[in-house]
Amino acid sequence: MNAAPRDASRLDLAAMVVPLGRALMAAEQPVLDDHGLTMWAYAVLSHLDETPLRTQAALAEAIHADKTRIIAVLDDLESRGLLTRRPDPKDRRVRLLSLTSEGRQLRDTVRAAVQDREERMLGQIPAADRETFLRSLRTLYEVSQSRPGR
Amino acid sequence: MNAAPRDASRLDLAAMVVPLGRALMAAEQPVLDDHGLTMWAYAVLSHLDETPLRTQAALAEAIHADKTRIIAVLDDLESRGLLTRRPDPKDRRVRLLSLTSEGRQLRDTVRAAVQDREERMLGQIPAADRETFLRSLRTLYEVSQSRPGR
DNA sequence: TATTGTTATACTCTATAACTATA
DNA sequence: TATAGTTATAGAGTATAACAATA
Repeated sequence: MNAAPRDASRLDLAAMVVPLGRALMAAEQPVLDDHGLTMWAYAVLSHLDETPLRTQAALAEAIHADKTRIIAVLDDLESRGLLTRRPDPKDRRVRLLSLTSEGRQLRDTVRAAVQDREERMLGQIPAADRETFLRSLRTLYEVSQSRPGR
Repeated sequence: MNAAPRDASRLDLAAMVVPLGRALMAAEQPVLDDHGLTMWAYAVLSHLDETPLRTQAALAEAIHADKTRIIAVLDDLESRGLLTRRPDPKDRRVRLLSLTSEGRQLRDTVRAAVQDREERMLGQIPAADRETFLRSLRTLYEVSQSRPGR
């Protein structure tokens, strides 16, 4: 009943992916530290720019965070002039979030540094395999996010 | 000085790998629950069989856990007859760890179930890409573990 | 004195529940 | 009453430090 032959001795995917994720975060940390950003703050900066979101709850969900957890992050980013948070005139319960130009600039700087480090790591796998790897990873990521708990 | 061209809009590796790891763990959880195992307990069972280790500290390091954290895990597995823990006659500070046949059997059962689920997830990427993906993932995993904090 | 395993403690991260202000 | 955002509290998970046994 097993569709595909299994290599009984290979490591579980999770046993490779989870530690790799930890290592990637650790590699990013010095870059984030240099700019006084936490991982969550960087996630906010990254995500806000891609898709302008209208509610904090939607932002929290998008970066897989609890809505209560990003509030201190937003407070900090706002006080540093990296984003603005103003009540929506149409529904004053809602806070409209948008990056300032300083916020966008910082995001670009940090992202470039982060991805430079990643490129160095990706350099460990043959150039011919890189594209396939990234495409597959993206597919698995999207599948895993679209079907939570599968 | 940038070796490879960067796609400025692609997600950071960490932003894909970390959530994917979370999703993989979540997917394993029901399997582990069925057998009364925590993730750490499964990690212990998996790793003990591959390379017989002589000290608990070495086991802890191998599965990226704190040495104090696996003690309760070992207590539980021992009380359930899945592994034995006896003092090394040559150095009675050291506890020799070995799986019982029941432990090995449980490990095999759970690993098969876990990897079945993983195969279903891997089925989402084209068959021609799978081998390359797994090979690349393994390479990155090994590099990331051999150079902690890079 | 150094090391293995253990226990006790403190700390960080995360989730839950309660509160406010708007609707 | 219901919802967005916020605050306060409690819980889980993790790391740090102190301890006993052995070398």
